[in-house]
Amino acid sequence: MQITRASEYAMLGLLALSRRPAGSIEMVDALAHEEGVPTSFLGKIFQSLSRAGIVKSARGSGGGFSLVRTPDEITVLEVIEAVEGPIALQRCLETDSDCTHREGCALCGLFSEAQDRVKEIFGRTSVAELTRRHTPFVEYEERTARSRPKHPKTAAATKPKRSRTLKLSS
Amino acid sequence: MQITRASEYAMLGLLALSRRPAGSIEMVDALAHEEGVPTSFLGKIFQSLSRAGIVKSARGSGGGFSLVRTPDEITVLEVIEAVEGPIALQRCLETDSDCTHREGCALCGLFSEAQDRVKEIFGRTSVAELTRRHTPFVEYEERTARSRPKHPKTAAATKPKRSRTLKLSS
DNA sequence: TTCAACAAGACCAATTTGGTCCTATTCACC
DNA sequence: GGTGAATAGGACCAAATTGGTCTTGTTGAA
Ligand code: FES
Ligand code: FES
Repeated sequence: MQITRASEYAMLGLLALSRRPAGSIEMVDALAHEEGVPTSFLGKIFQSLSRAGIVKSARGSGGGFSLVRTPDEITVLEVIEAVEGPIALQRCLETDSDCTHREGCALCGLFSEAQDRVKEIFGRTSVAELTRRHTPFVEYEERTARSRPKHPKTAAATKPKRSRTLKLSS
Repeated sequence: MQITRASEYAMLGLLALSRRPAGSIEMVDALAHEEGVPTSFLGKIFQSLSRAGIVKSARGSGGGFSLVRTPDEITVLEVIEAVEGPIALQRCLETDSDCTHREGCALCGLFSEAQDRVKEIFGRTSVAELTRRHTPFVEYEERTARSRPKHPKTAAATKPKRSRTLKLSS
């Protein structure tokens, strides 16, 4: 009964991408570090988003991902469903449900009510809306770095901080 | 992102138990067959319900389970939480959340909204209310038995139909 | 033409789910 | 009161899902 980590990362990645100028292409690695998410996992997740027509991928050197639509045209619901498949709060609510006793069962009615509410909430919020309220993970890291006595879990994520366009010596 | 089968079976078992006269004791096997659910799995699930104080167990010959409260005092929410633990639509909403970037994150706000709605729906429906709308699985079986050309999946569940009080020859 | 950057996806370990089956306890009956 | 059948309790297990990593193949730039 949980939204998977993949969906969470997908949203964070899109949030990062939405902060860029519209239509700009960005590589997965930068997005991942910006939100403190494992790079290659985010790469795999973005493949799903690409297949769902939410982002567009460009291969080869200088490649990366870019948004197909504007952030306010992307809903949280479709991001989650792109990653996890159609939302079904219970097996009887799946599209190809094989539940044996649909007729007199009172449970599916209740589950379906809850599911509708969830889908309604996720359906009416856009990526753009969340971008407004969201501060990237990396900023939080910087702000708390000095006051924090080396938190072991977040310490590892701090170092790599590279940008794709500028290339330093050696 | 699904309510587990255990919760579903727990509800079905309680629904069956609610159809009995108040306070009566019934064995798991009867409840299980009545709702078409694997017997020993339901047994394990009812242990959780027992620990949560929703049902009371009696061991030994003539034993079984009985409701502690009346069906209208049992909410669907507490049944689900008794079986699966506290509902958390996402890891950051768990009681001992270790999410690193709570502060500026916009996602948890949205997830928490959805979670509240779900808990509200499950919190305001009682077992009694569902019992009214629910017809047991076994009735559906009997009604459709003749018109159905031996459905392999449900065929096995039809036979055992024993009652605990009456004992036949041999 | 070569090389490095990149997406794509095969692969894998750990956890969770969905059960089964054996064991310990209790009661009913003799 | 002893004995055994009936019952809950809980250890155990297989399969699916999750949460990733690593290799491979493609592409553009130098
Ligand atoms: S039909 Fe499956 S839970 Fe209602
Ligand atoms: S803090 Fe974890 S999703 Fe918001």
